[in-house]
This record gives sequence, C-alpha cells and structure tokens, in this order.
Amino acid sequence: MKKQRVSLDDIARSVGVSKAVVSLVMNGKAEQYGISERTRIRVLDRARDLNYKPNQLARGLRLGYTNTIGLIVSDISNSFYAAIARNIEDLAASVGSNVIICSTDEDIEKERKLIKLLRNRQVDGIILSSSQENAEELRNYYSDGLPLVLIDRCFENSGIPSVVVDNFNGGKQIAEHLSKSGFQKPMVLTLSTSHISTVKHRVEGYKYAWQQKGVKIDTVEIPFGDISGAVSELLMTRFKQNFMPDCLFAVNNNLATAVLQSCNNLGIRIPEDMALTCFDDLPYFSFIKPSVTAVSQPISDICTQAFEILMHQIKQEEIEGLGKLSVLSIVLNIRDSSRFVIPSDSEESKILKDK
Amino acid sequence: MKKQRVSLDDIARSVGVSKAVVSLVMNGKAEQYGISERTRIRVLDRARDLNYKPNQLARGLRLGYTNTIGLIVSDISNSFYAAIARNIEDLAASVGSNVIICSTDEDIEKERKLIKLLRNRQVDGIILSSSQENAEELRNYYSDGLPLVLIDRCFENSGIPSVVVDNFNGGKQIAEHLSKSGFQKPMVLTLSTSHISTVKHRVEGYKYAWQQKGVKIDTVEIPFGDISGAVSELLMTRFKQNFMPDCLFAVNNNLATAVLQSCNNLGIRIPEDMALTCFDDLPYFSFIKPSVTAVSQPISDICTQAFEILMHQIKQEEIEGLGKLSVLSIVLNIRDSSRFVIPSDSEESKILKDK
DNA sequence: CTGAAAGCGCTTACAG
DNA sequence: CTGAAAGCGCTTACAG
Repeated sequence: MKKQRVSLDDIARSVGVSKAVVSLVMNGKAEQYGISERTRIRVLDRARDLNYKPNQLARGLRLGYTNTIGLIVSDISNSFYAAIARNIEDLAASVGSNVIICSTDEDIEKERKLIKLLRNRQVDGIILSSSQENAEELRNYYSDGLPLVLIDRCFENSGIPSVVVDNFNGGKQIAEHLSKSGFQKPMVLTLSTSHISTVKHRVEGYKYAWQQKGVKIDTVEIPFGDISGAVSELLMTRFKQNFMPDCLFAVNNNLATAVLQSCNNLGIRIPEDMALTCFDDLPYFSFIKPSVTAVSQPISDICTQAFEILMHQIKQEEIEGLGKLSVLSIVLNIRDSSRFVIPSDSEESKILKDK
Repeated sequence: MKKQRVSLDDIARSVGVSKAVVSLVMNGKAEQYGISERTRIRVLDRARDLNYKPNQLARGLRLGYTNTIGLIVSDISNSFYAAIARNIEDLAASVGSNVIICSTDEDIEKERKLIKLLRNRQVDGIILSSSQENAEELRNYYSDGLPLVLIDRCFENSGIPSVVVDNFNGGKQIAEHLSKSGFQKPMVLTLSTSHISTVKHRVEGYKYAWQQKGVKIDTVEIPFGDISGAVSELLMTRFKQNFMPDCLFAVNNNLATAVLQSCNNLGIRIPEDMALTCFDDLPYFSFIKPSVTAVSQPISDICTQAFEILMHQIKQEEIEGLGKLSVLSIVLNIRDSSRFVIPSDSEESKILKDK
C-alpha cells in the first residue's frame, strides 16, 4: 500500500557505493569497518537529503528482534494500569524499545489472542498481568522461549518470573486496623474474577485477620462489568434492610470509587454509617472528605524489577533466582474513612456507653 | 537472537507441498485458488501440530502494511489520555490492528523522535495529540504520505485532519456560569505550555466572556512538571496575602486535582472561600464534597471520528472534507464547587446586604 | 577500504 | 490444482 520512499539501495546507488557500506555507516559501524571519512560523510549527507527512513520491519526480520515489548493488562484506562504502562514505557524508551499495550477486559480468550498476536509480531518479550485460571498455558509459552514476566497477578509454582506485592498482608493489615479501631461487622467487596491472585490473596488476608479475632465476615462478589450498578444496588438493599456492615474493604480502586459514589447518592455517611478501606491508592483519596484509607502499591518498583527481569531473558543472560516470585511490600495509608465513630443509635453504642 | 521456530517452509516440506500453497491456505485463500480440500486440511493440521506462528514482520515487509497504528499523547497516565487510549485500542482491535502508545511529556523533541520511530516501524498511521508550536513539520509528514490525524490539539489551517472539542466555548460557558452566579474576582490557572491549542482556546473563551461583563481576570501560568507544588505555593501565598480570587478555572484535570489537594491542605473552603471549575470531567468529581463543576469531553466520539478518518487515509480512500477540522461539542456539568455563597466578612457582603 | 551474495519469512503473479 | 521464482529492505560474513 504505502511504499517506502527511499531504501538503502537508493542511497547506495546515489552515492555510488554498495548497500553494505551504507548499512554500516547508518549503524555507526563505519570506523569499526574502516570506511573512509569521506564516504561516511557523503552517505550521511545523502541519507539526510533523501529523508531516508530505515525500515525496521526488514531490520527486525533480518536481526531477529524488534526492540518492541508487549504489555498486557486487564484495562489500560484503570489508573493503576495506566501508571504501570507509563513506567514501563519510560523504562523501555531508556533502552530504545517501544511498548505495545493491550487490554484484556479479564477475558481469557482475548488474552490468549493478544499473546499470540504479539508473538506473531515478534515482540522481544511480554509483561503480563494475566487473567488466566492457571499457569499452564503461560508456562508453555515461557518454556517455548518467549521472554515473559508476570506482574501484579501470579500463579502458585508457575516457574515463570513474577513480580507482585504482598496482597495477603495488605488485606490482613486492613483487617487488623479495622478491628483495633473497634469495628465489628466487616464486609469485603470482591470481584467475580475471584480466582485472580491479587483479589484472592487480599480477601484471604482480610479473612485471616478477622478470624483471628473470631469475627465472621460478610463477603460479596461484584460482577466485573457493571461494578457501579451492582455496588449501588447492593448498598441500597442493605441500607433499606438496615443490614449494613460497619466497615467495608473494597479489593480494588474501581470498587472503592463505586462505593464512594453510591454512598454519596444514598446518603450513607463514611465513616459514621460505615467505614471504607481499599486496595490501590488514588491521588484523590488523600484530599477528599473523608479521606480514604488505602493500601498503596510500589508501582515504580514493580515495573523496574519486572523490566529488568524481562531484559535479562531477552538478552538470554543467566540470572540467579530467575523464575522466582518477587513479592514487594505494600503500605497502608490510614485516613479518615476508617476512623471509628461510636454509634449513637445502635445496641453497640448502648453497651459502650454503659461501660 | 530468538529464532522463529517454524516457518512456512517447514510446513511446506513437512506436508510435501510448496510454500505458496501453505501461504494461500493460511490466509484462507484455498478455495479462491482452488486448492484441494485434502491439501488444505493437511496443511492446517500440520500448522497446528507444529505450532506455527506466522512472522508478521516478514508479512508486513512484503505487504507494505503492518496492521499497527501509533498513538502519541503527552502522558498516558493522565485519565483523559488513558481513556482515549482505551477507546482507540478497541477501535483498532475491531479491524485487527494493534496500537503502539507513546508519551511525549510535552517535549517537542521527544515527539519528533517518536514520530520518526513509529514511521520507521512502518505503522500504518498515527493518531497524535501534538505538543508542537506549529503545524509545519507535521504538514511535511502528512503530505509525505503518512496517514495522520490530530486529536485533542490542533493548529490553525494546518490542512491536517483534526478532531477536537470546542474548547473556546467550554471556557466561555464556565465564565458565563460563574458570572451569572455572582462571582466577581475570577482567576484562571493555565499551563506553561500555553501555546497548546486546547489550553489557549479554553483561556480565550474564559477571558472573552468575562471581558463582555467588563471584568478583568487574573491569569497564572503553572509550569508543567511540578503542577502540584506550584499550585500549592501559589494558593498559599495568595491566601496569606488575603489576595484570593473568588472563583477559579483550572484548564485541565491535573490542575484541578492539584487545587483540590492544596485547598484541603490549606483549609481553603470550596466554594465558600473560592469556587472551582475545570476542564475534563473525572469520575470522582461527581461524588466528592463539594462535587466539582467540570466541562466533559465526548471522548468516545473523538476517538471514533479520528479513527475513521485515519482508516480512510490508510485505505487511500477519498473522503469529502478530509483535511478539515472537526469540532465536537462539550457539556458543562454544573456542580457544588461553583455554587455562589454570599461572602460574610468582605466588602462585597456589606454591599449586598445593604441592598 | 569496498562489493557481491545470501538469507530473514512472507506473498503473489506467472507458468505449467 | 501446484511449484519455482522474484522481491519487500535490511545486515553480515566473505572475498577481494
């Protein structure tokens, strides 16, 4: 369709040398191959004049690599993944690479297709936040020689290098904070994609800590797809039935945003009627009223580590502990949304006042 | 480096036919070229067994297109551009294309490099939110045959197809709303990248409407790079000097977020001490207290139009009005942050009360 | 110092 | 119905 205007050969003919010389000059190997300064200058000048644009497809085909890496996440418009993408993009740029970003919408079939697509495009490697149920397929790709690193989400004993955060501990810290503060009727809002390691571990950590205190927790699964509507309906029903938890843990930022939205619409006060905590810190959480208690992830560290591991694979360098799981620490930012307020019109409040 | 395991030739040899037959079969042209059903099946089976992955580099080199388009924005982690990216990604996927996303950080040099890079990679076309001062360079690319459409930001008489929103009207509507509400000391927070058409037109519209009312406006330029710090310092100084505007227009969402943050830190009440309005609606603007008055952009429409125009260029189809500027409408969402509150301890309040 | 040649993996007229 | 060949644009031994 679109025709490459000027090729190596055009320059070569125009200057009166062979393609080889031009290629060498263009790749800065003139000196190394002892090409005369005069020739070098002439080639360079001609290339500029003709507005030469080296065809990276041909180069990639010949060389076997493309200086392109793939990034697959569930949704690039989610703040968390957008930040990840930006970090990866910058890291890639620092080594002269580009990033192809794709969203899966938590759809396994789509993820499969995207991986295939990226491989066919000869990306040098893939950084993946996978929606798969297990690591089986991914392990095949990996052992098949595809440079691959898993981020955010991982699988047990996958054997594929993975960089994640301590989700269990995050959930646990939240529960401990809530319990210590005095809350007693916890709920957790999780996603229908509950096989995902992040979601699963967050919930497990949360449950674990509450169980230590002998408290039962109320678990509700929100279908990925219509988070906002489902959360709104849930809270409305519970609120009307006077069956509300006194504290809530939303397992990701979308869920937390939906909760804030619904509470605003329904007139549910945070934290007076119900405390809110969540995973993934968003800039606005710190300055809205009430500010929102959230676990923040070391996004930059995740990306740096993942990228480094990927580069090692691409360069086929042996690296100790490759194939290992790297678990980074999280930080719990305690804010106003989980401040304990003594209930004024409930049984508990009477009990507390009696003391 | 990484070697393509199995090629067309491997399958051909393995089945005992020529590469041509395999290629035809793989591209679903078996029937068209009258290849026997038996051969077709055998080729397909073999390809599956050998886990054949067609090399898109070679294909692209031969065919002259890559089913890849480039998207260049200033910062992919900005919610607005993240949403744009997601829309474009989905549109591209619907025609079997991929998107390479790049961020420029408002750096002209970086933008230049990225365009060059994407062209060298033989992307089929580029969707660009440009940071350039003028359209000169871009016009060269465009007339050189590069399928290109500008979004979000445009240039006067560039001759390059552009899809933008009515930024002037957005600024104007905000000013009119503020004026009608009773505000009298307006300020606008703009960016150091004030040559950018979006920023420029928003400010112009805002100024225009205020000038109609005979009101002078206070303009402050915030350096791109340390928005949060600069906004904080500005507001702190003004607040201490008791030299605050009574209403503020932040020209984009980052600026608005920085204002909310600073006001929270400094104890400036919105809208009592100062009203806030801005461009770009963010989900959280609607449910925080106070909710934030914002102009929202038709992101989906922008992307649909831009993508369509790009596809026409790629397919080299004539299209009426190509090279034209498409200006989409915006919507002003009036919320609590710009509610007029009669000042209680200022000169104005006395005047108002005297009436 | 420089040129001719092979080959990366694909598609598509062309010839049978 | 199918095969041989050319060519997309590049890089890199190899030979001089």
